[in-house]
Amino acid sequence: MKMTDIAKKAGVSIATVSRVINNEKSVRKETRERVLKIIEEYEYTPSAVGRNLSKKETNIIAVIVPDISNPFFSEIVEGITQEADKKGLGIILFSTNESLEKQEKAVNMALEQRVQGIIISVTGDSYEKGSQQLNKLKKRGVPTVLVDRDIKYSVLDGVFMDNIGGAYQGVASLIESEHKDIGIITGPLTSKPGRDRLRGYKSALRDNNIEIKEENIYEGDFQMKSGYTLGREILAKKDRPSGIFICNNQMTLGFIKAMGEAGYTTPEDIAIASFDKVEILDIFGINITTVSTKVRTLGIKAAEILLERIEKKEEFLEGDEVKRIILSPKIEKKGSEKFYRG
Amino acid sequence: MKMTDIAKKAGVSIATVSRVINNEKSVRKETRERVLKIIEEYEYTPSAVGRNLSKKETNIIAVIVPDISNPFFSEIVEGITQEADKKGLGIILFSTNESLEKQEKAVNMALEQRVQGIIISVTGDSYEKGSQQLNKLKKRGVPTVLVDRDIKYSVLDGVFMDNIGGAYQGVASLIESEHKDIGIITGPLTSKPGRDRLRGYKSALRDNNIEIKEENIYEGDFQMKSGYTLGREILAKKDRPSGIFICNNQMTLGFIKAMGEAGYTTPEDIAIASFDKVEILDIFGINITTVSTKVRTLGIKAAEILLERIEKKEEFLEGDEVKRIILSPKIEKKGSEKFYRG
DNA sequence: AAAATAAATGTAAACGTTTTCAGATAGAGG
DNA sequence: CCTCTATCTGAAAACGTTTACATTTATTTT
Repeated sequence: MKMTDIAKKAGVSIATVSRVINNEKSVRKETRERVLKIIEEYEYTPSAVGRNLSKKETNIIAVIVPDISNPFFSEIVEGITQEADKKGLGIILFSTNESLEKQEKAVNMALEQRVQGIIISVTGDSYEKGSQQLNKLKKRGVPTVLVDRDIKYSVLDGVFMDNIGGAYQGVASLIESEHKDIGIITGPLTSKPGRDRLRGYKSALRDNNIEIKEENIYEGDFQMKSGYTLGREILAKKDRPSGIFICNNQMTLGFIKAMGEAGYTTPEDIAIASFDKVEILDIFGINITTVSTKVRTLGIKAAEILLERIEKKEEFLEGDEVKRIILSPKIEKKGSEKFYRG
Repeated sequence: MKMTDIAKKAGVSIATVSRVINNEKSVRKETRERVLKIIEEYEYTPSAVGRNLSKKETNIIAVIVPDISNPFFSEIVEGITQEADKKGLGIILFSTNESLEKQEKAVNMALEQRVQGIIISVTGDSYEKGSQQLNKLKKRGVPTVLVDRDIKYSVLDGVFMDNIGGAYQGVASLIESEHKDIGIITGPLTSKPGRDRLRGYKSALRDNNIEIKEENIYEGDFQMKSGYTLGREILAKKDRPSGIFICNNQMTLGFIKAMGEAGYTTPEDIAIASFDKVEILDIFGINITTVSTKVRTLGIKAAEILLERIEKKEEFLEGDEVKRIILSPKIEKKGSEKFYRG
């Protein structure tokens, strides 16, 4: 059932049917009703693909994330859908499984689909390797917004967390509690957030004239297990630091497990501050001081930027301004940063 | 840049360009290379919307879930993307926020987009109210697969968990451990899984000649808080049941919190079996006996069914067979079901 | 070297809409 | 009753592909 059929049955031209469907005022009440009745009767649904071709716009945006089953990203995606919904935009989703190859395919598919714009949280490898393809999108005139993960020499809009600042705040809270010997469990130092959080740690120490000791830096991988393993290692040392900053929630959980097994508690045996919320621990009355951003906001802001770019397409095409939003994590002190020993 | 332009530059007809793009053998090596060079040079990307219109197929499927930020659904979606990827199908995603209205819009949008098929986990209200629209999809010739949540009088394919059987197994494990007085914290009884899990509980008791006592049935809402609140209530009673079956992971966490606060442990003070895994508790050495399915499998199976339907479209249109897969949850005994008191 | 066959390419219609422009109809004013 | 607007409607081109069919070119066959 297509427009021509409806037109025939209603005894009008397809132009009129089109007008009825698009709610144009310029159609007489009676004809409109006649047409609507036929549409109803035959349960006709207009074809977006015909429309897209004709109007040269799809009202679809692409969302590309490394792993949709990771709550961090699904939360971002939810934020994006909320905003997209308001404007009646559809979302075509790609989950790249952290594979650069899949990501490149996804971008191509998005381009083929002639999406109005792209929101992408790039795979780990993309910082260098993926940046070229992505930066090209700007030249191509496809509005693109990066989320959470950046690329090298980016000319693209983006929404990020202030990893440096967040870590800084977390470490600073330990320092304020009189800690002088503070360790860190980092993320993988091959990743930007991993490096940046370490930078924040170092700055905080430096700004407070505390010596940065290499042996206080433990490289983890953002997985729970590494938090556990490193936790055991650290806790076993007699000269362990009095406080530790752990760079994400999963590793903090691992650390807590190691602590529990060793019969230690925080902050009595070791003070902790962590990146990301770890609310689940609340179940056991363990309250960890954390620095975190509302993840959904990342998605919402990214969508806002993208939608504005889409609306003001001309400006986007001509302008060379880059919009970058850095969300500042907020610290929530829960007492785990306090100094107890000494 | 469109095909005509490429054709002109390469000095061939658009038919030839099309053939090159679609890798048809019937084109001379030299012309192919010439065309490819131009494509390369101008970074031409063919338009899927043109192609879709011409071929009358979009290679896109719609995935509709109540809340993509819920890990349960994002895990399902990941399963679907994995399978869709294999066949080169794209996914257009809708997150309906449990709103029937949004869901209906989503279905309509999907139809307008002329998706090849739909995978949907319906909103809570859909069991009755949404079933009509959804069942119509079959008549419309749009392959549709339900996931996890069913609708009334469904004529659609679907993949579900055996909620009754799962609950039965969980309760049975308590019975095997000699419990005679077993409580249950249910989900909302307005939802099918909520009701079904309660049914499983009742069957298990009945089959073992244990009286079903109304006061042992506590209605929760699948949220952590209700597990906590009901937990406090239950634990405060002196004549509380010796074992309890809790109908999902969130409520179990809440229950554990209540337990912890009251200074109780499991299974010493009360035995527990739970629907869904609650691995996180492992951090504290708490191991809960659970019944669960691999959630991703729900998505994978749903995608498999859908893809087969799409491949064998004629059979689908003519046949009246309905494919329904019921995944049996497996029990993992961890000791929390043991009988200690008495 | 011509005829027959195979391979490569081109022409044009079709897919389902939107939209410009022109034409028709209706109501208003004289 | 005629003319003039204002309102409604229709014809046809355009959007970017695919594909059946026709045509051209290359390769065999004799």
